[in-house]
Amino acid sequence: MNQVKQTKRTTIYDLAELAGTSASAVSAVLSGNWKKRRISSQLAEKIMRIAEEQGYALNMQASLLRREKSHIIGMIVPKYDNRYFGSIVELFEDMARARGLFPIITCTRRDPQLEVEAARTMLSYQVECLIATGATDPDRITEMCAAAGVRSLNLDLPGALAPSVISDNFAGARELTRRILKNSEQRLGKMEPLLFIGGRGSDHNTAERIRGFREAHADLGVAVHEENILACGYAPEKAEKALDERALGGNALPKGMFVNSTISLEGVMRWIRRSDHLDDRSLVLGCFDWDPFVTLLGNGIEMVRQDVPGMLNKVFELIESGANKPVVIQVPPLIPEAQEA
Amino acid sequence: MNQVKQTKRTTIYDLAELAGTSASAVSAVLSGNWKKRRISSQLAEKIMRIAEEQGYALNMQASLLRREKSHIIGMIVPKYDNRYFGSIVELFEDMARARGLFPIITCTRRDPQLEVEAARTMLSYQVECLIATGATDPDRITEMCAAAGVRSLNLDLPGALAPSVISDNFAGARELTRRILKNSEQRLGKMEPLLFIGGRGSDHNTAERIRGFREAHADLGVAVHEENILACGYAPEKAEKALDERALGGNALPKGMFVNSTISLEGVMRWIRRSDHLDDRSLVLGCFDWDPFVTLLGNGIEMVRQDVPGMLNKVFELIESGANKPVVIQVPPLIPEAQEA
DNA sequence: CAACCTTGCTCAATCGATGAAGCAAGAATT
DNA sequence: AATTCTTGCTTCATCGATTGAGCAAGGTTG
Repeated sequence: MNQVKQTKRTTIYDLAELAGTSASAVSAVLSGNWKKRRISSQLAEKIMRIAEEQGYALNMQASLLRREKSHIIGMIVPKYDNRYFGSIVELFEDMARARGLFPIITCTRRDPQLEVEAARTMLSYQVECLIATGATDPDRITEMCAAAGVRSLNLDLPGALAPSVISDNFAGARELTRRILKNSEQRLGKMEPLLFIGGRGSDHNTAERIRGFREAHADLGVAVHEENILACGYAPEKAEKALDERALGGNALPKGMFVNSTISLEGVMRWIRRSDHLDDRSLVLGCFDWDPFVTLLGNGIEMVRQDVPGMLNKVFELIESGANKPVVIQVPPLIPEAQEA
Repeated sequence: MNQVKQTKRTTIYDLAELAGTSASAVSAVLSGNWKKRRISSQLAEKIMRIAEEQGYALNMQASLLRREKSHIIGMIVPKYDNRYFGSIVELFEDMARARGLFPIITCTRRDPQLEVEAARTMLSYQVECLIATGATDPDRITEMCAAAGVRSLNLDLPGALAPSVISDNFAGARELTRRILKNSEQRLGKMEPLLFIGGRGSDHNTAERIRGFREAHADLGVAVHEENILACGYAPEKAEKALDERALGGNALPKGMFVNSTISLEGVMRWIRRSDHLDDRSLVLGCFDWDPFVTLLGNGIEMVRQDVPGMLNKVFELIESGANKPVVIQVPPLIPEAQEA
């Protein structure tokens, strides 16, 4: 009926007794350096067989306590609700494992308090390196890590105290804006200033994208008014609300929009649907981030796809080089050809 | 005396020396049970002040080695590339933390080998409980956990050896199919058998959904031919390829499709675009899974949204109740009203 | 045949935190 | 005055794996 409750887990001492040898020999065999420890292959095989039979699993806590390196690498990430962060996390895990590291990831929901707690917890787990992805206060995290003698890196959003790998937001936004303006000219016959919507005015990426947005307008000789910049936050509801408010403002909404993330695009699309513009071919959109279904939305929405493999390659290069200086490495994003539906 | 050596991390022994007391007192104070250990509040305050000054961080490995409970809860998850798994992971982390547990999540890419390795690693980290989400071989994982005396649960896909929390795939698929057939009747004037595409014929969810798919056809008196069931796998390319092959088969493709995941829907939509059916209003689609942009795709695609909070509530109920019997708990999915574009 | 390797192992200290047991000094009770 | 109780600490074993040091047995060399 009832399962026999296994009170204690198998340890190397149990295996040693079963094999009629010492814990030391078992450890040497199971950690793979039995040749260096001059254990005979007979004994090694016997130990490995018994370990297998007993379903032995290493106690990492004990192992890590003794060793000097934990081989644990931590990452904090704001959300899992879009393709950008999803692919960062998936590829990060993969690349970490390929390098013999154990990745620990935690989601901090863009909450500064949670970020700090998560960082503290990761330090307790003896991470060797902590990647702060899209952190609201990356420098705080770098300071905490530094105090514990742990390396840290920033990804997606830069910090002033540790190396940062980010997209080239300025160039990406400039090109995206240029494309939206061109599309707008093609569809409406003339170029009109676009609306910038989404993101936080206080974050570096949004600021740089706004700079690129302005620059592209200037390049093409189009003036942008200040009220066309709505850095209203990332959540879909915020974009929706910002558009509502802007629409109430009196003067007509621009026909073209630069949307600062797929998450904000969700809100924008909801607003568009509500206001019966969904099939309005004169609406010209672009989005700084990529999602497979957006391609299929049929409005010929331009997208910028951030180069996640490129960014993570840089991250691991930095880790392996041991660099600690607060450089900012900008990785050019990819801008696929938008396909007209 | 003061911190100059950044090579070693501060331990309770360092703090003890600085405070002129014992490591034991430091441990008692910092672990919060100094009242039970009868430490004076004067000494407690002093120790806490010094710990703060030194930026002390607990060594979790040492702490966990000594304690009997790790408070670590593990989850393996197949992918991060869709909203369903994304929200599972995000909410799981949240609920785990709310219960004082430390969540560790790892992505196994639907790879049985990786699943086993991930499970072994999690056991090494002394997880108290392991949630196998959408595992290809859940029973293998349950066996590994049982051998280590660790609890395990299945989520999304059921196993025979541990409690499982899954969607009511049969009922969800039946209702989804019914809706697609009704839409099909409305748009085409008649009901024709649908195409089922995506998923693995070998997995329980796909099998149950196919059963619901057939049942709904039977309910409405529509016959489905075997060749209308294409359980071609989850990847977008597989769905795309399966449609290509099916289209080459000679007889015309059905106008209505039941797509078994958003990931498969990506492939289906790509195929539709390629074959110039994108604006074909006679195409009637439904998808077992939810994505915000799919709502906006404009084909009036019906969706089933799996009840992630409901499922995770059940998961934590099971954990807290200590149940170990291999029951299967089916959580009804939500079927929002599809909005016609 | 003594000195010296080599092989194949074991012993014991160690990592840092924890907590049961114990101890010294003062307070309270008999 | 002798005993017991209380307070506020310290001591030490422990968790499981790792690893430098060491040891015994057999082989090789001078």
